[in-house]
This record gives sequence, C-alpha cells and structure tokens, in this order.
Amino acid sequence: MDVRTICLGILTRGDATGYEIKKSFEEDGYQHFVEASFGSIYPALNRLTEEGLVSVREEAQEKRPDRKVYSITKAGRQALVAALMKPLPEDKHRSPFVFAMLFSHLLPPGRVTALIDAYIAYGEAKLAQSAQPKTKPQTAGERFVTGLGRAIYLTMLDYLRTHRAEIEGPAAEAAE
Amino acid sequence: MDVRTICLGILTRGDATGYEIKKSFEEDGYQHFVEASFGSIYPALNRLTEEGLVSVREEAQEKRPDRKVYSITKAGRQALVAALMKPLPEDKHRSPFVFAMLFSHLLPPGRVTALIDAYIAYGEAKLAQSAQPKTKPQTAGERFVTGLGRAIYLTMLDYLRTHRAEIEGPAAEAAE
DNA sequence: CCCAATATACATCGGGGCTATATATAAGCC
DNA sequence: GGCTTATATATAGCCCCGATGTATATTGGG
Repeated sequence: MDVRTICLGILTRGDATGYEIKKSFEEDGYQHFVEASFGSIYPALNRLTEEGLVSVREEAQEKRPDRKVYSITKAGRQALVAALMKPLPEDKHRSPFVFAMLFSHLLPPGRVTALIDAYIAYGEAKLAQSAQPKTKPQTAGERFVTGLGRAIYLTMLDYLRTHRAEIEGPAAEAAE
Repeated sequence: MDVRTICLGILTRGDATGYEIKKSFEEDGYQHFVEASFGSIYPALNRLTEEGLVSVREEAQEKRPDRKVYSITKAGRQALVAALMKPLPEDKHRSPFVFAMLFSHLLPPGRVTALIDAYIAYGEAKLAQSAQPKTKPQTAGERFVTGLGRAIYLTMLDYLRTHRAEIEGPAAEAAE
C-alpha cells in the first residue's frame, strides 16, 4: 500500500493538510497497521495533485506557512477503490524488539528485563489510548480495526507477562 | 533494525550464504517480525565484509555460481550486542488488509468477503507452518518468539471469524 | 519422457520511503 | 527567560524493496 493510496484513503474522511494526514496515523482507528512520514507524504500529495486525484486550496495565514488543504476528487475516489480491488500487497511487520528477543542469550539479563518492561509499557499505553479515543470511530470499518488492534495488544501483553521468565535468566527471577 | 544487524544476528547461528540468510526469514523462529530482500542483503554483506564484521570464504562449485559463505567475526559479535544495547527502533507494522477494512464501506460486499477469506487462509497457513517446524527452535528466545507469533495469529483469526459480520453487508450474510 | 516448476546462488537498477534537517512562529511550562 | 511542544511545509541523502537477469539442477505432473 503506497503512501499515495493511503493519503487518498484518509482524505475520504474529509479535507486535510499534509500535517493533519500525518497526525491521523497516530489517532484512533488508524493507530496501528498504517503510517507514513512527512518525507513521503508531501511528495505524494504533490504527485496526486499533478494527477488530478486531489485538489488543493491554499489558505494564507498570518506569519505562518500557508496551509495547503487537500480535497479528494471524484477521480481520486475511483483510484482509491481501484487500488483496493487489485490484489493487496502482503503485510509487513518488523519488530526490533522481537529480533532482540531472538538473541536474548547474548545479552545481559538486565537488558532483557528492561526491554520487556519497556515493551509492556508501550503496549499498555497503546491500549489506554484506544480505550479513550479522541474521536469515536465513525464507520463499522474503524470499529472493526480498532477492536482487532486491541485484541492483538491484549494477547501480546498477556503472552509477555506469562512467558517472560522463559528468557529472563534465573538471576532476574530471583531479583523479583 | 537495519539489514546489516539482522544479517549479523542470523550468522550467530552458524555460517551461511546470502541466499540462506534470506531463506531463514521464511523459517520457524524468524517467521514473522523480521525479513529482508536480496536487494538489501547482498550489499549489506559486502559492507559488513569491508568493515571486518564478517569474513567470507568462496567455495567454488561445478557449473554454479561460487558459494560465498559468510562467518561472523569477534568484532561482528560485539557490533551485534552493541546494536541491541542501544535504544531499539519502534516496531513497524503495515497491513494493506487492515487499511482496506477501514474503507470497507466503499467496496462491493463481495470484495470485503473475499479479502477476509483470503486473510484467514493466510493466517491458517502460517499457523500450520509454525506447528510443524522444519528445524525445531534451538534457543529459549526462538521458542518465546514462535509462541508469541502463534498467540497473535490465533487471536487474529478468532477476531476475524467472530467480527466479520460487522463489516460484511447484510447481502453477504444472506448469501452464506 | 518432456516440460514446467522449484530450488540453488549471486547481483544490480530503479523507484519508493524514512531520517534528519531547515525554516518560522506561538503557546505553555519550569 | 529559555526549553519543549505544536503548527506547517519542504528537501537531500541514504536505505531498502521489488523486479529482473544470469546459470544450472532437481523434481513432479502430464
């Protein structure tokens, strides 16, 4: 799923600036599974404009850069649906944490414990965030995705807590 | 986690060619969460060789390209541990399937059903593969990671099956 | 028995995307 | 008063992935 398609999708929810598109990845519904950086969003929006899939209106602001507010066009909506009708690329998951766990036997026990603690804290923060959404999910799709994300985080946290002793050294266990 | 570090990690399990490193991502233990393409592995191995983190021996073969068998050096092991002691980059998950589900209301009901069916089949295949590993997990880390992967896939499959009706149209339900 | 598919093996190019950086200002906090 | 955070756009450089190219051997189906 390239960044251009992702931008089109977000713009179906309403007009937005590049900055707001980026922010929406951190919000509820789009929380997990999707993200993109400024370095790809701004070029993507330029190309979408050239291709007529989005339109821009510049709103001048006092002593700030102009806001460039993008709207999806009819052609843009068609392009989005067309992209979703084609065979989807496979998921991609890269987890440096999990990679590190594969080599826990090469690390000092304290490091392994610290990594697991940090990862659990991160998961709990994500869960808390999705439990109290800033904007409630509007569509059935958003509710479905939010629920899936929560289910996966709950499973992951439970697994980490019940199995961490297997990779933490005996020293770590004694220290608890 | 850049590809160079990933290559170092895999080489701690034993010497390997670039081809074998790539294969190991599809295997048990390294199944999910980690992968890299030839287009990054071969350049990475060249650079690691220049930096003295791995060594190469070329094994000539009859009527085939020479095997370039890489071994990790002491400096390489130190570099791996050093990388794992630094703050880890955050996980990255990109799921075109989940993205598509966010826009299920824009798609024909049949398409949504087909996507969910395909995704369930994919998850089941992954689960079956990890249930019958080619090479049994050697370290506690590998067992831990394999178990985590299985737990997440099980949760995901259960969620899809119990919640799919929420985003499949009434027409799709009637057709079943 | 032949052909297609799969596996072994290395390598590169083009394009796409991320990180870091640059620029500018306002608001809130310590 | 200065630091951090938030708003807002933009680009250069590097990293990485996908596709493709080059060879050959084996295996399974028709």
